[in-house]
Amino acid sequence: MRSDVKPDRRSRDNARVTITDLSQALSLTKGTVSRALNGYPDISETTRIRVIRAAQAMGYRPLSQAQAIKTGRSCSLGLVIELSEHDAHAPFLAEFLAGLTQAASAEGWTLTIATSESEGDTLRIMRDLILHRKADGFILPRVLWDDPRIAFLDRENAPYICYGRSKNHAETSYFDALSEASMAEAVTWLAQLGHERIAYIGSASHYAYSHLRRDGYRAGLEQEGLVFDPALMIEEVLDPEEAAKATRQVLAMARPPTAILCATDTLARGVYDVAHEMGLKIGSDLSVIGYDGSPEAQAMWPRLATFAVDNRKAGAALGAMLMARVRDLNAPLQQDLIAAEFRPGGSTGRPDKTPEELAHHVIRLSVDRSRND
Amino acid sequence: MRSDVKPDRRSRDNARVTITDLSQALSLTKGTVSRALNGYPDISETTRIRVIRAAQAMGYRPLSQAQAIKTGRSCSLGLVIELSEHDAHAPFLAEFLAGLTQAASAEGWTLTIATSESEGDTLRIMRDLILHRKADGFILPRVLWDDPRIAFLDRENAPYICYGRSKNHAETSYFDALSEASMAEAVTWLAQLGHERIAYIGSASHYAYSHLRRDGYRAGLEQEGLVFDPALMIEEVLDPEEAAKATRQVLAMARPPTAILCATDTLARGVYDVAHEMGLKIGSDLSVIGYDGSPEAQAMWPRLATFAVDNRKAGAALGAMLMARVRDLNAPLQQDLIAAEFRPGGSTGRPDKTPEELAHHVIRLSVDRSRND
DNA sequence: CGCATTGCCGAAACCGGTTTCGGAGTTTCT
DNA sequence: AGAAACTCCGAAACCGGTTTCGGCAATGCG
Repeated sequence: MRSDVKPDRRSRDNARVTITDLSQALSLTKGTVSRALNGYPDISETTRIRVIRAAQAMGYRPLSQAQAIKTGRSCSLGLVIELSEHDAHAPFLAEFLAGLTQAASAEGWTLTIATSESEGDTLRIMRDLILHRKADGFILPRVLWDDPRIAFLDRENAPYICYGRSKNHAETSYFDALSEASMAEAVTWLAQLGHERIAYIGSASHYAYSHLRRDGYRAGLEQEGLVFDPALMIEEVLDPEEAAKATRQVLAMARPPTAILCATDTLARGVYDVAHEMGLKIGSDLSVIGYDGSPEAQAMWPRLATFAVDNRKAGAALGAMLMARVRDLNAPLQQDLIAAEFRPGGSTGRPDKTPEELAHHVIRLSVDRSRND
Repeated sequence: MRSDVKPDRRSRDNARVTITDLSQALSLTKGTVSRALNGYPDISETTRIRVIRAAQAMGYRPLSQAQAIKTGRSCSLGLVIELSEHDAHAPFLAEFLAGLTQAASAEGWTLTIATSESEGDTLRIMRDLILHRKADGFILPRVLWDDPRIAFLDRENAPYICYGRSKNHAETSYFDALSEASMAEAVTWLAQLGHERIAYIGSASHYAYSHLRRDGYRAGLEQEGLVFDPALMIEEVLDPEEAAKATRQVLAMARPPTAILCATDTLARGVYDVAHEMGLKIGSDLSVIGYDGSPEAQAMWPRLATFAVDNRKAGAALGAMLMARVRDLNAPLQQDLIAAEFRPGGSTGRPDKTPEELAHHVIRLSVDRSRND
């Protein structure tokens, strides 16, 4: 009876093939096998091929943890999500993660995720992740115009890739959507429908994209030969409530805008709220365009016209860029841009009133409502 | 000139304190230090305290990668997201991750995330993550009624916690929202407003929660003394489009429902679409209630009444449960339930028509519209 | 008081890899 | 032909931990 050879152990331990298994099968030392696989020059080409063949045949893949303690690299990408603005992350997070993990796992890497409560927290966490080799580098989502993470990681000499273009984007590796072009495109779309007064509701200026989108709006106006009215541009708008306030403000003008362009879909919600509250019909009385292509846009009625960013592709690109950067921190910077796709919706249409008529309409509706109270 | 002692290295290497540093400072061997910290019984209490004190003072924290190669544990939680249904994940993902990572990092653990394209893919990936010690156990989101992941992980003898109650939930550790209670609560809410015919649009029955919510709907009817009409219950509805179809179907009845209860907010979108298309006013002609508390619900007009699940809390609980389970796979099962919070919205109100009147109204509206064409 | 326990720690092997060093065998050059 | 230079691989140290084993000193017991 020799059947009691720990059959329980076998099922799990036998599964992984280690470098020692491989070296024994090849009658080489594990040092040689390691060098062969890692491209050291002091291994003959014939041996190298023999080793690689056997490694594939036996299904050998080094344990990244074991590698990490000597090399310092754990083959994992870091992503720290700042919760204070999680709302801003929610819509695109799933697709984004999909892209990232797809790129990572294609090369046997993994994604390590952490969340933080504040800016300082984020830096602490990133340092900790690097120190404990839970991450070799970082993807920086929602890049700020003047982002402390960039300065920090530069100082720490850690690899990173920005999702977005910061103030100094020329000196960083980044991936970004051409949102300025989208904003200009939106203006063109509205102008061709016949809109002449187009308002812009922009988000907090510490976000890098705010600058770009605002500039895109202005570029679009110029391109279409429309005059820029500073009163129609409201920035530093953080959430739907503030967007609603901004909407009321521009609709109270003597010559209100017949269309409102929003830096994000979330802000557009505020515009819708005011329209519903006032009784304005979106798509005829007032046209609206957002940006992000979020699920929210799908839930609004009429459908919000918006620009859909392929966040999965963005994640995949960022992951690949970061891995390259981890492998060689001195490689030339990588910078890539992608265009967002316009997704029309019922929220835009020909203006059925001039600005002056719209102003009267707004007043009449407000009188009606106060009479009902 | 002794200044060339690699000052660059120091800045990074000095940062981590290893067990060797600690043992030298204490004049002990690293073996002793390790046993002291890991609670071996052959260490005197005085030494143990001395070691723990010094470890804290020097800020020592073991490198989990180094531990992993010997112990097989990497102190990381695994989460595999199935992309084929990423839509279902998107809304609550950010909050959920927040809770998970918060629980994890509180104990120095991390979260490893992967995505998969299919069911078989998921199993492969989980095996791989365990084999390569990227994850010590798994959180299973969106548990299915008969979930292959459970059978698989049982077979692999790997720790896991379910988010949701499967068919055999009595034999698993789980965390879940009491969505059946919420559905009953929704029926009560509607019944007290005066609704007597309440339809139910349910999701795919392979999801564990579908069964619970449907049962909750029926329990609610019974509790309120309302008759159950099978024609008012439509299940296996996957997306807003199908929900729209279901809505048209029930509204075409001779005695249509004056309220529709949806298993998810996303399905409620389909109801809204049909209402808008037909010209029905939500909140008076037709009341709607959803479930999930997603951002979509906030974007609808009037606001969708829904049940908000605290996904952050869920994530935190699941993380803690999984860590406990990894530490001791033989510990008793942990099972916990949480109540979702009802979030009223303008989508419900007293029915201003009887079912018969509503049927006539629907017909009249449809005639009007066809006349306009 | 002597002997068997017990408590407590050091020494060393080990985990699965990487990297340095040195030397045996071949080739090249004079 | 002999020295120098290469090629290529084995041996062994190393990374930062964990775990087994063995032994010394202090204790318990008769």
